[in-house]
Amino acid sequence: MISMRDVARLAGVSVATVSAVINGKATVGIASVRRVEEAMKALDYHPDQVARSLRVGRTNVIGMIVPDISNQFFAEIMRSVEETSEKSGFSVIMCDSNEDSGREQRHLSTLYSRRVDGVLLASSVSDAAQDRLTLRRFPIVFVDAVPAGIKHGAVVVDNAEGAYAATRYLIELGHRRIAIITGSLDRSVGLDRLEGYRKAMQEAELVVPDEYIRFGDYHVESGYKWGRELMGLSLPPTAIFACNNAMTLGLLRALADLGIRCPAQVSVVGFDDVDWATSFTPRLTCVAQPTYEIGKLATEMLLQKVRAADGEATYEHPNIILRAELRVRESAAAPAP
Amino acid sequence: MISMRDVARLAGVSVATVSAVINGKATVGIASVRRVEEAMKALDYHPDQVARSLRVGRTNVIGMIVPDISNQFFAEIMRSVEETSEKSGFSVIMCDSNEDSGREQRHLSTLYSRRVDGVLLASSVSDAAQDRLTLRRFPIVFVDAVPAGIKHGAVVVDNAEGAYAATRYLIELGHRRIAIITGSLDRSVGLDRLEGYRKAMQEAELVVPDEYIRFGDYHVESGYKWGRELMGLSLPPTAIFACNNAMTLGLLRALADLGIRCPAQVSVVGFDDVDWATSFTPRLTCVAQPTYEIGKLATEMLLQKVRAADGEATYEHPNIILRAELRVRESAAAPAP
DNA sequence: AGATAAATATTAATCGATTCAAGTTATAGA
DNA sequence: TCTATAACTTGAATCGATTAATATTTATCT
Repeated sequence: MISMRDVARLAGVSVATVSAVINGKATVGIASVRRVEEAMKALDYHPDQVARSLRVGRTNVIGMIVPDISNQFFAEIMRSVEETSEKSGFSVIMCDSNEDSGREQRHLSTLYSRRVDGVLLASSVSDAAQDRLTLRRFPIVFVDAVPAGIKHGAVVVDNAEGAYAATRYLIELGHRRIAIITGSLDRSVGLDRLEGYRKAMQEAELVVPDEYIRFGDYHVESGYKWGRELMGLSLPPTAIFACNNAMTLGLLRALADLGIRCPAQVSVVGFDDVDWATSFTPRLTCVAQPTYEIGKLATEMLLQKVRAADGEATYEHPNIILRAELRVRESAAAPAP
Repeated sequence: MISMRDVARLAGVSVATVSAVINGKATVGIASVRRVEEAMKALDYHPDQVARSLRVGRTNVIGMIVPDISNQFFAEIMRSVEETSEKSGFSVIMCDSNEDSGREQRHLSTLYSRRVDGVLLASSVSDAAQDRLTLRRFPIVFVDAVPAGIKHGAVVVDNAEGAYAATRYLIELGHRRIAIITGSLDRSVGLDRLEGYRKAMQEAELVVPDEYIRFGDYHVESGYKWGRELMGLSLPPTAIFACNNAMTLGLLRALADLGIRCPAQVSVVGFDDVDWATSFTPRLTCVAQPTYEIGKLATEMLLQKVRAADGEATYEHPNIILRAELRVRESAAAPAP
């Protein structure tokens, strides 16, 4: 392994000089700079970031924990996080919590041992994220889901507003019997979406029978199961709002299996836009979250926190709340008369 | 920052003893072990992996470079890689090359500076991956795409066989005019799939007009564009084979836009299975790659290489070639008479 | 020329672990 | 009781960088 020592020897200077050259310190003479640079090239020297990290107490690595890497919503956020980080010279360690608080906890622990400079925590399952101990370890920015009571350091979407817009849209189309397949209600995301739906229904003075509210878990299967059950009711809904991409998929599969046509027989609005949404027949009407922005802003907020942590000034950035946008396509239409 | 020193002081032993306890060395007295463990707990001590890495010359981190994190195929592989790595105590730094050889090169370079123990390289764009210099830096396992001539250290799918099976299936259904939308031909993946198609066509003694072979680039748009063009031919194909998930999506979108029904008017077979495949109408017939296995086996191969690199024994694992499986569903049917 | 300031360069300590050689204490056997 | 051996412990070097303090050379001014 080529080290600074080797470069210094070849260039005929001290390691301190080599270090100064690498870090662009202005105090090095032009001649030395050139000789060091030549030596580095000749030896194909690449500074050891591990050693550097140990010394300066910063790794330039952040961690990101998501509940499911293979869900397109999170994959898109990750992409944007990676891109933004890379621009600032940060690498990112990706962790999949599989929605398991034990795994999440373990990941947080190893990330800490690895001395990452910060963590992006998407859809935190555990309250452990609010654990004072964990919070003291490193800067954390919450993404997608905010633990209750957190007013700073989170980037989220206005889920209530998005769900409200979707439901409102269905109501305006003339629907009265509108069902919802919710996400897990142990986190803000699921709760807020349900709330938005409720608000829209209430405003329109539509009563919601209990059986129109189905408690899903963000997985395809629950969308499928509740989709079948909803359509099997004696008085089935004329429209269904599914609270994430996977459950929408399940719901559509259920409709296909049942031979129920959409939107002719039942309207569907999903949450999350996805690549297949416009290839589907009918093209899917949905509430789109700005994944690119979420990832970018969350990363920028985190890096800002990281820099602040260095300078002792612990500025707490207030939550960023982005708008979710209703994308009207063809899976929702006026109900059959 | 709590360090070993602090633990040692509190436990009333030397740092060497603390280190021995942490690493489970048998030479430590039972009494010391207990006192050290108590001290660690009391101080909430977490060993600094950065320091450890510097000393032992291993980071227990691997890098993974994929062309597009948000493509479900790669996302699923990543999921499996992350899971397998975590089980062995490795973390993974995710990099998106965006199919840009410059970015890939830069990622390889920073991964090297970070002294990762190995790299999983999916769909390498550059030949730089074969660069002797790069190969000497760290163990590399190629995933999905093998650079020409590489006989060791790769985990791939038998793309030719998969494409052959798909084409053969269409032929057996009675199709004669079968078109293909290929992937980029600068890598083995695209080439092999085209080859499999050609072989099946040849065996069936079907001549393939030039305009039935469309050169795509794995993106939705090219699937869409070539889909439209193919169906606009004076003698359009009765079946189309699309060489990855994104292009299949584009193709299906094109068909929907053109009002062409599938499989009644044209049959479609895609490469890669995806979550939406069974929610579509018609459910998509496709060639499925075992993403979970790919990720798992590639990671295991890499970790084996890493361990070997430690012990100087540089055992080269021969390429693993997995089978792609044709999943017959409903998007392909016998051609209209 | 001599003094002072400015520009460069170097030495050595440090970050937090691991590890080897060497030291200390306990145990067993004669 | 004394010695040989086993069982524990520890001091100090080391990994490869950064950096403050210090030293050296060069330039500037009177």
